Formats: sequence, C-alpha cells, structure tokens
Amino acid sequence: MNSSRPVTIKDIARRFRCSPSTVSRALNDHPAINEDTRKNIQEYAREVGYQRNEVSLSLLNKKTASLGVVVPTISNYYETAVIEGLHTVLQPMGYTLNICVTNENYLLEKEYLSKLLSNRTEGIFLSVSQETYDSGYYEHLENVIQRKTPLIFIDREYEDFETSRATVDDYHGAFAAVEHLISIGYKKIAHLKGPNGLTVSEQRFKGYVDCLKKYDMPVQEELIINTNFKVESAIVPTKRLLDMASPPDAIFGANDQVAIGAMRVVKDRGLRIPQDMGLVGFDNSPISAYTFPSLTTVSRPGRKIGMEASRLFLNQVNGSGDFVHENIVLPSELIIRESSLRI
Amino acid sequence: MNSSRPVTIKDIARRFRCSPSTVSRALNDHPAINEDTRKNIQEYAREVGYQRNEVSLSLLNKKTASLGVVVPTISNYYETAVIEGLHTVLQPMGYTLNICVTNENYLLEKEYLSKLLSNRTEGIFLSVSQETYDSGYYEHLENVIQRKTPLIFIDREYEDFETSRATVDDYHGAFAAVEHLISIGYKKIAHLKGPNGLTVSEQRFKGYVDCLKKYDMPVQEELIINTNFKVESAIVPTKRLLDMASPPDAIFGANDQVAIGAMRVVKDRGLRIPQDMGLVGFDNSPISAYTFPSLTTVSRPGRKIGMEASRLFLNQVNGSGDFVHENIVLPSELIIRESSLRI
DNA sequence: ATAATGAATGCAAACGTTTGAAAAAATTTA
DNA sequence: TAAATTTTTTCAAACGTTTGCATTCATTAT
Repeated sequence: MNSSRPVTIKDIARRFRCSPSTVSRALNDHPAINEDTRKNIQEYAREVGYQRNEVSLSLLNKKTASLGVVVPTISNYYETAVIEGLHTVLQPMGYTLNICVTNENYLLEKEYLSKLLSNRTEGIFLSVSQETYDSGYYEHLENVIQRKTPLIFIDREYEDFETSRATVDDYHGAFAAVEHLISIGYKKIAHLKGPNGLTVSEQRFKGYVDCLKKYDMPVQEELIINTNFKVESAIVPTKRLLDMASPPDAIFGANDQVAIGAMRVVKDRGLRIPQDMGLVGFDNSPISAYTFPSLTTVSRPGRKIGMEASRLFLNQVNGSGDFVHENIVLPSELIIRESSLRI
Repeated sequence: MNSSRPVTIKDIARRFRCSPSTVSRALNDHPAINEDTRKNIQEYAREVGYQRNEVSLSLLNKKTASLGVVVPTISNYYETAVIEGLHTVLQPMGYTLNICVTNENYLLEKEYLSKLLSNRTEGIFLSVSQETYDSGYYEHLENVIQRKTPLIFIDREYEDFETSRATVDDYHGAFAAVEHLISIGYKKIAHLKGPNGLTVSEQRFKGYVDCLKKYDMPVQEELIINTNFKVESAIVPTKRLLDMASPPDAIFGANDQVAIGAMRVVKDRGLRIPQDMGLVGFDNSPISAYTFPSLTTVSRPGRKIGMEASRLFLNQVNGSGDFVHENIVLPSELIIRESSLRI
C-alpha cells in the first residue's frame, strides 16, 4: 500500500506461483494459456494496477515509438499548427511526440539531438535554430545521419544535406504579395524583413526583391529593415520609415506580427490604411482577419506541412532501403483583405 | 558502414578484447581504469559515434528523466508561456519534457496519461481537458496517484484531489477588470464568457458577477454570452450585444482573443473605443499592446506559472515522504491601456 | 498398462548498461 | 624470491519483458 514501486510481471508470478512467462502470455492473450489462469491473472493485474514497463520493451525490441520534434520556438501560430499536423497523423499510429524548443540556440539544439539519439528516438523533425543556421555548424547532424535515424527538415534546411524536407513556398508567396501591392497602385513598397540568415526570411526577401525588379521598381536599401518577427520589433523600424523625407506608401511585413506592429504605428500617425498606406503580412494567423482594417496576408499551411512531414517520415520508415529523399514545397496563398484594398 | 545498428559497449569490448565492464568504466572515467586503456577506448568510441543507450539505463536505474506535460492546446500564448516556464527550470536539470496535446478530449487525455505511466515518466503536469472536466471522470487519474507519480495541476483542478497545483488568480483579475470599468463610469457591462465548466471561465465569470453585485449593478443574463476563447467566436455574440434595444457600453472579454474579435465588430459599427464602448480582455498577450486602440487587459504570468509548477514538482521529488501538497495562486495584474480609458 | 497426443507451463536467453565483489596481473616491499 | 600490496580487469547479477524450445502433466487411443 505504501510502497510505490510499480508492480511487475514477476510480482504477479510470485503471487500465482507460476513463471513470468505464463503471466506475460496470460496478459497478452496468448492461446496456449489456460482459460482460468488467464482470467485470474488478468483480473489480478487490473486490481493492482499493473502497467507494462514500456522501457524494458523498448530495450528488447529496439523500438521506442517516440519521435523528436525540434523547433526554435512554439510561441507562434505557425509552429503550433505544424505540431498539430504532425500530431494528427502520428498520434493515431502510436507515436509519441517529444517536443524540444531550442530558443534559436545552437548548443541547446545540439544537446537535444544528442539526447534524442541516446533515447533511441525513431525519427526527428527539425527546424534548425537561427544560431545553427548562422554559424553553419552541422556536425551535430552528422551523428543523426550516421545513425540513419530518419531526419525530416521543416522549413529551414541545409542545402547540402541529403534529407527529406517539407516547406512552404515563401518565395512565391512574398512575390504574390508584392505583386498585389503593385497592381493596386502602390509605388514605394518597404519591407520589414525577418531575422537575417533564416531561410524563411531570405526567401520572402528574395520574393520581394525579384518582384520589384520584374516591375522595374528600384530596390532601395533604406526601405528594408530588420525585425525579429515579434510585434514590438516592428515599432521602431516603422517609425523610421514614416520619418523619411519621402516615406513608402506600402509595407510588406515578413509576418503578421510585424505587420500588426506597423499597423499600429501607422494609425498612430493618423495615416489611413489602405488609403495612405498599404499593408501586407505573412502567415494568415487567426487574428489577421480581425484587425481593423483586416490584414492582407499570405497563408502558410502549417497543419499541412506537419502532415506532409509525417508522410515523408512514414515513407522513409516503411519504404525499402533504396529510399529517395523528397522535397515537398507547399504553395502559399495570397489572402486579400482590407489593408491593401485601396480603390 | 551500411549497417545502421547503433554501436554498443559490447561491440567496443569485442574490438579491444576486453569485458564490457571495462569499456563502461573507461567511458565513465572510472579511476580504476588504466590511463591508456581509457584513452584508447574513448577515442575509438568517439570515432565510431558511440552513444550510450539511455533506454537500458532507464531500465536499470528506474529513472527516465522525462516528464509529461498534458495540456488541452498549445495554440494560445498562455499555454506556450507555461511550457516555456517549465522548460526554463527543468531543462537545465536534465529533464526532458514530453508534451501531449489533448485537444480538450477525454479519451486522448486518458490514453496519454496511461502511456506516460507505462513509459515510467517521473512526473506529470496536467491541465485537464474540458471534456474531462465536464464529465467529472477521474479514474484515469487514480492510476497516477496510486503509482505516486508526482502530479501537478496547472490551472484546472479537481477540488477533491490531493495534489499540488499552480494557478493564476483569475477571480480577482476579473474582479479588478470590471471594477476598473465601473470606476471609469461604464454603466452596462457585458461579458463574453469562456467555455462553460472550465475553471478559468467560471472564475472570471464569478469575478465579473461578484464585482457587479458589490457595486449594486444588476447581473443581466442577456449580457453574458458564451465563446470558445477564439477570435471568431466573439463576432456573433458581440453583434447580438450591439443589436440590443439598449446595448451595453462596455464589454469584458474572457480573453484577449475574444476582446479583439469584439473590438473589430464594435469598430465596424462605427462606434468609438473607449468613448462609446469600453473594452477589456484577459491574458496580456503580446498583441494586446499593439491593437488600435491598445487593449486594457489582465496579465497572466504563464511563464511564472510554469516555473512555480516546476518548483512544486521538485519539492515533491526531493522532499521527504511526509510531503504536504501546495496550492500556489499567482496574482494577476490589471494592465490599463487605451480601450477602457474614457476620460 | 502404455504409448501417443495435446494442452499448459517453465527455462533460459536476449536487449544494453552498471556495479560490487572477486580475480588476475603488475608492482613494491621485505 | 616470496609475500604483500596496488593496480587493473573480469564475473555475475540486475532492471522487466518476450519468446523459441523444452518440459511437465493430463488425456486419449491402442
């Protein structure tokens, strides 16, 4: 009663004066077990709250049914949507997700990967941290590759690694967003860029630049300012844009958060959106539809990414040895709302 | 080279024609091992990418260093803040967090708890799902208690369970919010309530009701409408409020999301905030400071809750047997911003 | 009664690691 | 050179479970 040691098969065996094998078979409904024995043992097991020790089974079968999800953050809508997608597919298959948050920190990422391998995780979904990306380190991944643990990149990738990958087409999403602003008639479009070095930031930035070029519009250094993807980080940059001698008439934010930050500053200055200033975000976060005015944005199918990534993993696990890595790129979709609809 | 079986201590022992014990001791810097042997073995181990199998160690030591975090959702700011708090304290201590999302589903919650126990998780942080709460089921918890696995409730609780618990003082937060609206001079205050049955919803609701009563203001059924805590769910209810013969002049939203939904509807109707309509939310989510007007709200220290919950867990683990359960209630704080500052 | 069958159970090894105690090997001391 | 000491290594058991094979026991057929 006061001993909290979990009851084991051996305990039950002692109680019934039989061998552990018999108990194991009884609990697993093995046919070669006497009906009465089976019933008695099962009943007793239920009574004393027996729960099979999965750790020992993992050791025996070399299967842990657990997967690692290593992400830089979980405080954005998109990341949680991805996790939800992974969950939707993998949970019903008996997998447990081990979510590790690196806070964009290389050392933590490294430690997590090592720990996951030590715990014999059967697969790893990785969105590399910014620090890792910046530094160009990749030794911590070699171990994963060497061990042939399936590794699926989410969003961020190393070009020179042979792995599967699921990504949103940030480039074309950004391109479409800027093209839309141009089509409406905005002439001078600024960009609140995401953190340097991240694939998502750079791809969106590239979409922005290429679109301007396509329409023979100048790409002006002073119209491109960095943020860290958080609301606050858009405040100062936006003020700087508005303080310019000839300020932009539209802003393309690298995500909804910074667009919303910009929206606030613009309105504070008494400018009207979209008449005086056009505004586009990225993510299609739930709140973007309910700002005032509602925010034109680019949808990013996080849930789908999670589900696709799961599929890639399952392919790799179930497939034969000569498995070919896939690179899934899901389209992003421009969602036109009030913040850019100047008539 | 092509065999992906992880290299074990036995493999290394074979290679050096020594016993596994020697290898184990060499890798762990045991003093009774010859310096040369140690160096050779360590070098070779590094070369072949040896990583200790933690599963076998878990079995041996009956320690898994993994903790379960069972929450209904991770798509809100608050929940992720809590997880971050847990993380901050527990990660450096070597614990791995196993995050399980129940989607407010009883069966899933039950399955997760059972799985966590089977995996010999050393502690569980639980915010029970709404379904569980509604149904009043608790058998799935008995197992946890019986096994003496430390169980820390976060926010939601069962009154009749002897466990530790960390919570925000929703009641007084809500009370303060409504009192603030009254002090400003708002006369008819509506409430966009959270899902019925949840402690957080009910406590905030109770704070609202009690505050009205304190100031001899009537509690009117038709001014209290349910939402599901999401932005969209505030739209129809707010419209219904505004369509009333004599509509309210202030709205207290059960969280920031619904307050922001309400804000949108109110502005669509051409009403001014805070002049024609006062508005208060709950959570102090990052975006609430940057809406236009910025949203008066009640801060909810999610990070702190996570850290406190960690502390409760550690107390229970390190403490002596005659451990007394603690019930931490952190204060929430009214953050006054523009949406309620009618002068 | 005995051999042959079938049903029910037990034995032992395996998964990978650690660890106290014993053994072996090397070194020092007398 | 033998004994004593120290250093280094090995043995064996343990963690909890499963499973092929061997064993026991009861039943049936001869």
